[in-house]
Amino acid sequence: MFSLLKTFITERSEASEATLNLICSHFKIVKAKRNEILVGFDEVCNGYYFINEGCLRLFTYSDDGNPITRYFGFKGGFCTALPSFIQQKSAQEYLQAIEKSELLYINHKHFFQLVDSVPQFAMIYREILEQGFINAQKRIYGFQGFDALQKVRWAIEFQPDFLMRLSNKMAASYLGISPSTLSRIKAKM
Amino acid sequence: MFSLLKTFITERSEASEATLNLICSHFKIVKAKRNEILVGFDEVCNGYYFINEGCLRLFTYSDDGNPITRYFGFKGGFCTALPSFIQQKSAQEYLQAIEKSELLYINHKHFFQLVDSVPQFAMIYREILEQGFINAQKRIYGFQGFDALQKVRWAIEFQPDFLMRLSNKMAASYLGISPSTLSRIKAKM
DNA sequence: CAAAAACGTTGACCTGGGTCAACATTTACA
DNA sequence: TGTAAATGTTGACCCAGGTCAACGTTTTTG
Repeated sequence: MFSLLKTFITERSEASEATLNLICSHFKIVKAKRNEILVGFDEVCNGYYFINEGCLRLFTYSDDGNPITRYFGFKGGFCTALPSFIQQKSAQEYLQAIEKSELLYINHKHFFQLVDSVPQFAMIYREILEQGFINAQKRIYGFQGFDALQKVRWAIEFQPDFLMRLSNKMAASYLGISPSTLSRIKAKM
Repeated sequence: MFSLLKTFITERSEASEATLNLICSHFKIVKAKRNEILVGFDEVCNGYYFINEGCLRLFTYSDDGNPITRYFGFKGGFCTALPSFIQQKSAQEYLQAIEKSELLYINHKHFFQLVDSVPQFAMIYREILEQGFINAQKRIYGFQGFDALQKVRWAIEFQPDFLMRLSNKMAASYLGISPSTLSRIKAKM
């Protein structure tokens, strides 16, 4: 039940088995159906999810009604509506399971108790933030500077799974191009 | 010399005067000329800058040679090529003073010594990362979903200074539109 | 397992905003 | 403070990629 989570932690910090168990004791299993919304647009996100199985995404809609995806979370990683979770304000985005998923959930209070009391967990949180920031900056540079073809090449190079694993529609909403354009580009490769 | 920095810290944590002085003792004054490059594209960024006076920007060039700005740092804030600073890899971007500036500089080693030994400073770093992450996510959503006019409106609403304070060219490279388009939009407002 | 709904593919068409160029204006620093 | 360099403005033109629609294919679920 906690083996993937323990792997995640030990890859990023030096935690004893006792510390691992202390951390894991605050998580509980949550099952989600395909397409289930875990956090709605006007809700406050109250927990952090670790993905044992399945796939989550964070998305919203632009003014003209097109979905915009900012993140996909895959098996073995953490995923939440982090701005809402940090600020405890309404999310202004959706957290959704896009497949039948098995998740480990920790609520806001326990999460920050762990951050404040377990140095290894503070380090995990720091690394999540650092990596999240670094990825976001890359995306900002990439998406201003790339045309549609370059975006697809970038996806193939740095996110090998996700063009294979996800629908064209999902991938397009992440890349900031239309599904038609993605389809046309794939046909030419 | 350290008054702005002390304000920044006390607004974000509970630090005694002694702690403030300990933190400040690791910073030294650096002067930068207008347009001076502080970190080059292939350099590793070795320090963090606090802006006492002036203005910094982080930018790179797209394949077709257009500048792309990902961040402006103004008086009273921190600014560095953070991905490079964290990973100690080449920056793949430029950190530049766009005005004659007075900066406070702390090197990588001292910075992380403070993070590891002064809880108030660890909290400052955590808040910088959290806020950086939140801003980046907003930008990702905004820049996928907005047309040129919406981007300008967004800038006026959330970054009131920066359309006034900076050249059109700079602002346009941040908004991901051409200077011509920005000029045309401003003319119609 | 069949009907319906969702998704993918492709052609025709259109437009937001980019590029280029010429000129006006502002800014920088010798 | 004068002049060269940088920036801003505006018109003309163009094209990457969006939209829409029609149709084929795959997926979902009663």
